[in-house]
Amino acid sequence: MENKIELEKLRHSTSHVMAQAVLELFPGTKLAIGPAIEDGFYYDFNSPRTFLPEDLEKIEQKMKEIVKNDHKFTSREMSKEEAKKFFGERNEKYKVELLENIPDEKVTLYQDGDFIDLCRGPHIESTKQIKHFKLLSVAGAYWRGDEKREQLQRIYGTVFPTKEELADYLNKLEEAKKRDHRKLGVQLDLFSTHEQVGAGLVHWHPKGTIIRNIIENLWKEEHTKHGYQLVSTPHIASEEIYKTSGHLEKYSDMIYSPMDIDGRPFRVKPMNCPNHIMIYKTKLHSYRELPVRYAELGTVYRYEKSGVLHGLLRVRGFTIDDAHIFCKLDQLEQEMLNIFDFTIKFLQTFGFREYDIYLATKPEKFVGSEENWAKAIDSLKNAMEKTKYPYRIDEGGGAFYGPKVDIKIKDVLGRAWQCSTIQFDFNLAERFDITYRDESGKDERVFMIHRALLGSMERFFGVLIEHYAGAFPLWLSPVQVVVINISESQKDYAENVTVSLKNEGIRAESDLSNERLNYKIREATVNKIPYIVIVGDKEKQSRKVSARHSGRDIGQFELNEFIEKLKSELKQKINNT
RNA sequence: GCCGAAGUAGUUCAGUGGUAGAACGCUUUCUUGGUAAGAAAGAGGUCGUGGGUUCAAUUCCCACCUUCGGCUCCA
Repeated sequence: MENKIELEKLRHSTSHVMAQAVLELFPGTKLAIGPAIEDGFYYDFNSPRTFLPEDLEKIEQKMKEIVKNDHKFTSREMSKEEAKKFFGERNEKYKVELLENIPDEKVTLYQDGDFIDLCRGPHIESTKQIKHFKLLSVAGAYWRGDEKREQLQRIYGTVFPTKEELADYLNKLEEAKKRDHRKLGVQLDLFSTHEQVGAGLVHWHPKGTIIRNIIENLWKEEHTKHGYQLVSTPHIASEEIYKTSGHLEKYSDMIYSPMDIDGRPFRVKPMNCPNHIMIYKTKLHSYRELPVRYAELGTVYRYEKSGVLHGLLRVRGFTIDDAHIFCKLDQLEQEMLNIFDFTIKFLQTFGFREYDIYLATKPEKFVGSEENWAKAIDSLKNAMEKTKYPYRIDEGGGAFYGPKVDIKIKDVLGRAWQCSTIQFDFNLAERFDITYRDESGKDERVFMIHRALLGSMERFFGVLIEHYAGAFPLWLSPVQVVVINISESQKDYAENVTVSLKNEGIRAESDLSNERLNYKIREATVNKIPYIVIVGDKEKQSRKVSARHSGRDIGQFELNEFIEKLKSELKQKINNT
């Protein structure tokens, strides 16, 4: 813990030194704020200079000088009014605005060398302690995080107590870059987007589609086992339905413009819930039937601002692994528990074993009764307590229509990704007047849950690519085995082996190209194919195969023996589900 | 949407006010090679799109599209 505080002091002090360097290099620059953040620090500036990537090096050089000069960090207290005058004279309008929002009468200023900044501190003793730092990027950022206010220039950087830690961190960034799903998507021929089609609209290539289909098939199977009924609904709907749901009013920015069909406005669907509700409402439901669970891999289209689009993680057309559960209030807790277990089990299939779980409670603006909110939150909490998984409360972070539990999955690099979400909904049940008939023959309001295990196929695929760095486990690999002949005389045998593997349901390909063995092994390796089968004259004569796995020669096998090996590995994976 | 950067061959990139180049990939030929790149030849580009300046624009200017780093947003 002590270390953490020290680290934060170091980061924060480095941000001061950076600001100091920027002021020296680019006079006229105004200071905004410069906090320590996870993994480093930033400082926001309003500068006549538009910072270029090349400037970062200059700033780093200047920082090194300041560090060398061994300036002590000293603090002094002054009254708020004094401080306002001080910064006012220096034309530091952001500092003055900050001061106006500080309730205390006294404030502290920190100084190192000629540089003085409004700052709560604490700081390290001297700039000399800043040894291992690096400036990373320039970006725009709104003053006070408000998009209506002016945009500042933000410089991000990082700093560590030791050279090794800095090197480790920079390596981690490099590693993350190598795993970038956008890069691997091209390299491994998994997906693409096209300027001619439009931003955020994903094309899944054959190899990506193989993976998607494996996930979808498993998803459907598991949902059937877990008491869900699969449904399928249209991609466009009369605007009417989104008026009823309230989405048109609340989220009009997100929903694409109407198209005219027979003089009626239609919309491309932005969510699946209204359609599932339509199916629910086609008949009367007895309390005995509940919970009713409809699941659909439902493709939706939403207008996302151009600047937020990001590979597969933020797109405009995507398939939600959606389900809606219609139940009674007293079933909420059990349903929640079921969904949570199901989600975790499903995520574990893909090797995600660490989670950040958030339970989001009632926001300021909400629909539904206080009473129902309280009961629903109780059910969520009770269920979460029973799961024994640690979770955090996100106070006021719920949707306006209900509380929710979000599960962020952590990949091998420890990065968290929002995928799964379980949301209660007090809004739609009311608006669509969905009911069930209770024991006494009375119609009662249904409680509705939205949930997605993976979030969307697109986002989950993106996370999955980065998680595995494109080296998918055997059961997900688009190509599981590549069969390589050493020279032309084993072409026939290699083809036979490939066909035998294919007949056993193994995704095998042969590489019979006129290249050397080394070349073909390299090719298969960079394409991250799990098993490489090599057949030369020796294998052809003995009717065996040689195999490679994870970059190593794993010896010779009878063909049947090799097939059994693959099958048992696949079986094991699926049993882990 | 906002601030900034960028868009040249299938991919990764170099380059230029006088209509372009490398590497890998692809095709063909030679090579028949035993565990991460054998050799040669060839094909391949409306230099993101539209407009402007100019004798001449891929290069300069403007707009738009797309991508990237962030911000804001994310039912």
